[in-house]
Amino acid sequence: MFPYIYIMSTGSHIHTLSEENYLKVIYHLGKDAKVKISPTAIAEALNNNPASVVDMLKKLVDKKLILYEKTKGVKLTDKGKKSALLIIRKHRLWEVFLLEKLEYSWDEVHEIAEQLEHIHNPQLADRLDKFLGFPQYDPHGDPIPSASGEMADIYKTILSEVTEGRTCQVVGVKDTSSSFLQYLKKLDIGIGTKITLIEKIPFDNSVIVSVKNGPNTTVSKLFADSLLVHE
Amino acid sequence: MFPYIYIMSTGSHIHTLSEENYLKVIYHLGKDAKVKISPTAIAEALNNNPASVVDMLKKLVDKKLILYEKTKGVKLTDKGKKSALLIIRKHRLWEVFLLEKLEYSWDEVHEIAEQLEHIHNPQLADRLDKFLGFPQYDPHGDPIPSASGEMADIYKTILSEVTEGRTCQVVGVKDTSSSFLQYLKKLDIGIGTKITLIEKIPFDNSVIVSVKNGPNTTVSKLFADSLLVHE
DNA sequence: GAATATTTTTAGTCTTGCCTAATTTTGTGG
DNA sequence: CCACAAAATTAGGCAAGACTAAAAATATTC
Repeated sequence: MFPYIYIMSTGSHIHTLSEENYLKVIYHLGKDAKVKISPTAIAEALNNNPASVVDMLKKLVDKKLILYEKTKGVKLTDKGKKSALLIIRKHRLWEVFLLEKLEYSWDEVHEIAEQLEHIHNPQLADRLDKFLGFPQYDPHGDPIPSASGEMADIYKTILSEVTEGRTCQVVGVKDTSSSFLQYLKKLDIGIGTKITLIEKIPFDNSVIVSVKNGPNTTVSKLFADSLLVHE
Repeated sequence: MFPYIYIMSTGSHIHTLSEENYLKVIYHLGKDAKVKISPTAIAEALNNNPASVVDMLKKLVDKKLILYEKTKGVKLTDKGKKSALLIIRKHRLWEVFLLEKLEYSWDEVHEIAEQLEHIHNPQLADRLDKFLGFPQYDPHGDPIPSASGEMADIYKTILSEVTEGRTCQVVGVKDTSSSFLQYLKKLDIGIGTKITLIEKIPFDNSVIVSVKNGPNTTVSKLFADSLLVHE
């Protein structure tokens, strides 16, 4: 753990807001598949124009944040990847902060975190991380990259996919409607809650579960499809 | 207190980062004195060019955030003042957050708060305020504007100016050297700490005080000059 | 109140990051 | 491999917000 301050500092050069958004999008496009990352794909993700993207790709190549070959598409350099992961780290940590400390709801945090992720300070992410108790996942169940830029390759699934008899941990929700969130509150389910899948009922695909090793409860398929967990 | 949500919403139109910085600077220049706020003064405060300022003043006039007459200088409209105060409110609340929750030191918080003050979300300031326990002052001893845009007109002074026999409350520091901050820690003095001024020694202007009604301690004039308090 | 100094304003540029339209390159199907 | 479709690129522009240099307006001083 101790070398991370040095590692962070190499990756903490300041980029413009726009550059940061490109890096983030390129990172996300890159892990999704081994599909070529093209200017068009980036333009779609950023809701802008391929011509604008080509402009920016040149800048990012100059700054050695990406590699770009027409035939192979875009690829982050180590430097670019580090920057992208730091932004994602900050985004997810701020989401946890907004949810847990400021009592925002799961569907409100993303938009604010989109702004907060661009705050620059060498120690900010690590201090926030510590303050929040080193959370592993954000409210959407996505893993938070470590200070050194490692990200758990979590096998995230939905409750209805869990094997009978196994215990899983809630990492997020797919549905952020207030009716769902209220139901969760009623069942005393939050992030990190341990749920054991007792039995699946073939008739209507409802699921019998035990929350926090408590008494058995039956929930609907819709419910079990909306809860993100990992085993 | 209850009407503040309505009041806030009228003032929460989104301005550009640059506009927000102009509003803030104009506000600060305006309360300092009844001196005319000129393009030159604003340019100095923003470290930019009077010509640039004139450009921006036109925009701010168009948006009804300021009034501007060559002879009388710049003045914030009610709308502009409300926006400025919300920015200052956010700035000071974030400073408290950074100091108290993320354990930044008193001299580090300003720069980060300069970025955080521009995060836009209708409920953010109020939620942060609540989370922090409705602090009255930021770490520099400046009052935090209320949700409705009221700002206490605090009579801030230094410890050495306090009358003998009176009790005051620490609101900030003038010196942020680590030696001073460490000394404060040793004396168990932080923001909000109550200090009673027992006696002033004419010989060297040192001061006998009681911290939190504890035993008397003597501190130097330098120390008493560096501690911001209000009575 | 004229002369001078200062301040304000105008005019014209620059950079960033976006746009549209046109062109070139690449890829695909027959 | 030719024709056509799709994607990438170039060229030329625009808006925001800064700049410099020069002109106009205002203040100050004798």
